[in-house]
Amino acid sequence: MPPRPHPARDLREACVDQALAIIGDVGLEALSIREVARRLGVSHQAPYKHFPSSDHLLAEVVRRTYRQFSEHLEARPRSSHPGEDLKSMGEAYLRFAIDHPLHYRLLFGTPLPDPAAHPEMMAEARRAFQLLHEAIGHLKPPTSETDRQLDALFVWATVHGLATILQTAALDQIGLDKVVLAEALPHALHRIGKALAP
Amino acid sequence: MPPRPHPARDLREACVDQALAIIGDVGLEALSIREVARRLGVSHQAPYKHFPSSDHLLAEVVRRTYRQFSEHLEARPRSSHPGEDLKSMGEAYLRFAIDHPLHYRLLFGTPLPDPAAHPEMMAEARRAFQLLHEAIGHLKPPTSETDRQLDALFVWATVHGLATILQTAALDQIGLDKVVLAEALPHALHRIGKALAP
DNA sequence: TCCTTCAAGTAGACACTGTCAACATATGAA
DNA sequence: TTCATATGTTGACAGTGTCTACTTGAAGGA
Repeated sequence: MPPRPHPARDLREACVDQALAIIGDVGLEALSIREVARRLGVSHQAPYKHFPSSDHLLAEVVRRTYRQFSEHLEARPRSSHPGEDLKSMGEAYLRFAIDHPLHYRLLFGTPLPDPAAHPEMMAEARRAFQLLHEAIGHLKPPTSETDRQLDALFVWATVHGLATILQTAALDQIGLDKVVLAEALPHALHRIGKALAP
Repeated sequence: MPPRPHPARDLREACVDQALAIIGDVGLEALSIREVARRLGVSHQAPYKHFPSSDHLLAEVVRRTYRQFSEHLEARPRSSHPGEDLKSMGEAYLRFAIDHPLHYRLLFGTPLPDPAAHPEMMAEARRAFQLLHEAIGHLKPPTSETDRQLDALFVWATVHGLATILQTAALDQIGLDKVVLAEALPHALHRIGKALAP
């Protein structure tokens, strides 16, 4: 009788897993509560017993994706040299964006559910930014907290902007050399290094 | 008899105008062909005589928005000093993002129609990038075309990333000081200046 | 002048979506 | 045992994009 110790929890988990699978396979556009239910062989209303609305399902999916993202950044090759460590992080950031384009777009390229209504989702986002913040903290000589935040924002913006731009299919049409695309991140990291130098 | 010299053209234009109005008012989520038709007092199929699919309507809206964006950039205060001019452009870029958040998100924050299927849309996007490219060209001492493209990409990524991040409602929750938010662009532009210095 | 042709708009249908309401069932506590 | 609550099912409704079939009106050639 107890193959399902927590059947309810199970369905909730299964919904999130299926949603992630759909997004990874086909993209966010194809995600719908009914499709999730269909794949799980339950009625189209069953997921509503665990998520008040489709936004709540999406928020949970986003939360987990942020967590995966943070874990990916934390698993980067570490370096005791702060400058090298920051580069390593930039590379890990962009690698995630390239290896999981659909998941990355989920985080940064689509309208998210209202953040105020889903604080748990934002807690995970904050954690990712915290990682960058720390790496910057090691890099710079002791300075004001404001300055550190400003530099963290600067670095984040550059890497994130690059990831977004490189992912826009638009890019093929914009007429950039292949060399440029390949060199974009190293070059940007080099520029960042120069910008942050004492 | 001729109050409508080109009635067909009129409906097409009216559709695009209404779509832009809807996006500016309520946001992209509320945009639908049927809603456009409803506002115009025509049948739900009338727009299909001018746009093969809803993606084609969206692509046309995006194209116009790119054009507005380019025109906004071109109308920036010019400076004969290349460094100042680039800063002016960065400010104009961010100002557009702040003043027209919904339109900016349309360009850079939502899944666009397939670019390959809508080349006219991408032509306008290319034009916007071209403006930045030129500004960078004036800034740097004559160097390789590849280097110039790399730097253009670097600057674009930083400003675009900043615009995207600052717009994410997420930001309130991430715990940045207000001072940081206000100073983010000037600081980033300052860092860019340092990064690009000879 | 008449006839044809075609562009523009209308009307109805279909499958899909999110979500509400009503019902069924099972599990666990009193 | 009984009863409440959680979980799941079924059916409905309005909204969406898009297909097909129909009407209408204007232009152009015979």
